[in-house]
Amino acid sequence: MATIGDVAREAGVARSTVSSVLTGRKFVNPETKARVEAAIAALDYTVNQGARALATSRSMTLGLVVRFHESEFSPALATYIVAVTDVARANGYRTLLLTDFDGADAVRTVIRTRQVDGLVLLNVVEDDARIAPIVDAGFPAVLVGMPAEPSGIDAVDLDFSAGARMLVDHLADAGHRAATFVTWPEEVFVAGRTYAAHFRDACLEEARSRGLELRVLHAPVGPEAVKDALRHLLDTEKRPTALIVHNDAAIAMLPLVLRDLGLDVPRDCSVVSLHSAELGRQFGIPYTAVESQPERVSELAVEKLVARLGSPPEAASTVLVEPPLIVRGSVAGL
Amino acid sequence: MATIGDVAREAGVARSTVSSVLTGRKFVNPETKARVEAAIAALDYTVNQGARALATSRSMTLGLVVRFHESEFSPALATYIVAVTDVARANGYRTLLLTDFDGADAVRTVIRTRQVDGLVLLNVVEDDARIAPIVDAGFPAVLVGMPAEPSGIDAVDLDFSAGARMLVDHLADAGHRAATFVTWPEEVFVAGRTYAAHFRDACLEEARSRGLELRVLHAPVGPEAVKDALRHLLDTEKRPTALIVHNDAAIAMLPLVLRDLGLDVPRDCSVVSLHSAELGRQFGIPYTAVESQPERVSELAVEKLVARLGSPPEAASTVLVEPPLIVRGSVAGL
DNA sequence: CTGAAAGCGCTTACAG
DNA sequence: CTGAAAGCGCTTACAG
Repeated sequence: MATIGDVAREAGVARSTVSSVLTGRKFVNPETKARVEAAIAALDYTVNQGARALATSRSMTLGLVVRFHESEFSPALATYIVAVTDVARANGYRTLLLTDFDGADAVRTVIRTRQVDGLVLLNVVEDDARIAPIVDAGFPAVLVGMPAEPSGIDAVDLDFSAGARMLVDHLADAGHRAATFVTWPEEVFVAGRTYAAHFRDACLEEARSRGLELRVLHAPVGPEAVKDALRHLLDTEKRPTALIVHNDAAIAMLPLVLRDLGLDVPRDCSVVSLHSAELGRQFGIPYTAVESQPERVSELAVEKLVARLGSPPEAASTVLVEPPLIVRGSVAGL
Repeated sequence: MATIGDVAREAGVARSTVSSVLTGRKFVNPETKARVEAAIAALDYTVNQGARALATSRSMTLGLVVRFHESEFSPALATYIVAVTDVARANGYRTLLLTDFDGADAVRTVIRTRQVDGLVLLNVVEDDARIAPIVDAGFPAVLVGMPAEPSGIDAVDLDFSAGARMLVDHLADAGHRAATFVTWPEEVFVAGRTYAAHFRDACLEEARSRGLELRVLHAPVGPEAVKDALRHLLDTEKRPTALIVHNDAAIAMLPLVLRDLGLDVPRDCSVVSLHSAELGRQFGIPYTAVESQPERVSELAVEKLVARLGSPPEAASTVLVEPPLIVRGSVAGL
């Protein structure tokens, strides 16, 4: 492995001169610069990032803190992980992966050992234990997802409230006066998943203001139970005329249950949903939907963090990404 | 941030003595050691990993190279990523995530900049472009998955051939003489996914030797198409008496198609499959199956790599993890 | 515009 | 058993 000293010798200049062309921070005589670059190419030299990090006290590395709970494992996780890493690299940062084996301690340790310049927290929940050590240390970080209350840390999330309003409005505009809202199991709310609560609250409020009578159904856990619940909901004379679905398992199962029952959308029942494009593709979900934006959310989060790393402290803010409504004709006019 | 010098001063010893207690490589007088440890605690000192890396020329970091193709995005990816990271940490290694934005170049760069001590390649395919730069550099690495031919690099994979044989034997032992083998779309084979080929080849061979007549069905791409293909396969008088399924989409859809058609397992048709436990749980798949072992495979891969990092060069080897057969009574005796 | 020197925070022979 | 010195590979004031 060639070092900066080897390059300097080869080019017949001082190491600091090589460093200057490497960092681009100083003007170097074009001729000298060319010699240095030739030497770099000849020796196949690449900078030792660790040494640079030590000298500059900037690691150019972001820590990605992943929460991983067996029970709520989402296929979307990989999408966020890859997106964050891609955007980080595009901004000149590497990504160190931190699985959240011991909650707050993992965060505290990585901050103290100065391995990363900033932290991206995935899958943030209402009362997230990882937040306190970050605030205590005043460490640069960004949350993907939202805690219950402003934490003093930048956050980026999908605008679940806006998504909920879009769906309610879409139904109301078509003349619907009632619908059933299929949401997550109770335990998801208890676990502090704010996306669930934000969507629900906005949904209920918009429904009230638009005069849409809403019935709430917390889907059970497990694919078979979800199917049975849907079947039970739909296989009756008092079948709802419209469904608002915010629950991945339920929306994945719904086409099959409807087919089972010989029901047609939108003739027998109108359906709207919020889910990821990925899920939609995987299951071929054919309904009008507000699509979550994992790549976009990841991108904004990393860019926000990177911007903060370079500039003077500034008040924290939250960015909400408005999701697009993809109309697929699954709502009947009444 | 306290440094080793601060600790030395606080404890009234030399920096090298502090280093000795830090690394544990040298015997230090218990009393001195206690003083040093008190100082460390008092100053809340933690070692600067980057500086240590520079001094030791060991980064204690593993690079995790993730391939990510939109078209074949698997939810299992996150499982491997998290498992690799967990096991790496248990072995004292951090994990740097490398999304494979530009194939071989990404690998080449990370090797040359010496940011990692070793590489874990996820999702290896038949003729993987990432392998050449590793072999060229003689860099420590381990493959998760198998290339077509021995590459001179350690590899760990599920034993798909053994899994195939188990399933065929399970049917044959129950007296079955014929079955339909539902496998991946042609393009998966074309894309060089060796798991598909290994399973298929072993399946065909074992079927031949056990006198099981096997019909091969390459499932189409896309959930609706898969459902239609299964329906077409099963909704006929010449319906197969048994199914061997190696295709995530197909096995996820199968219970619903069977229910649609009013068919009972195993009365009307026996079913066996190879899929991940994760998928099985998510979709409530109730059939006898050989379950892939992402955590186990990841664990062995990391341990193999770590072992290689510590010891003298040794010939590469491939470890195949034998998957367990979980009997769920979906095979009728004939 | 270029270079010599100091320093980033560690570890590791080597004396003592 | 402990410490002074050199070195890991860079960058950054500071002279010149």
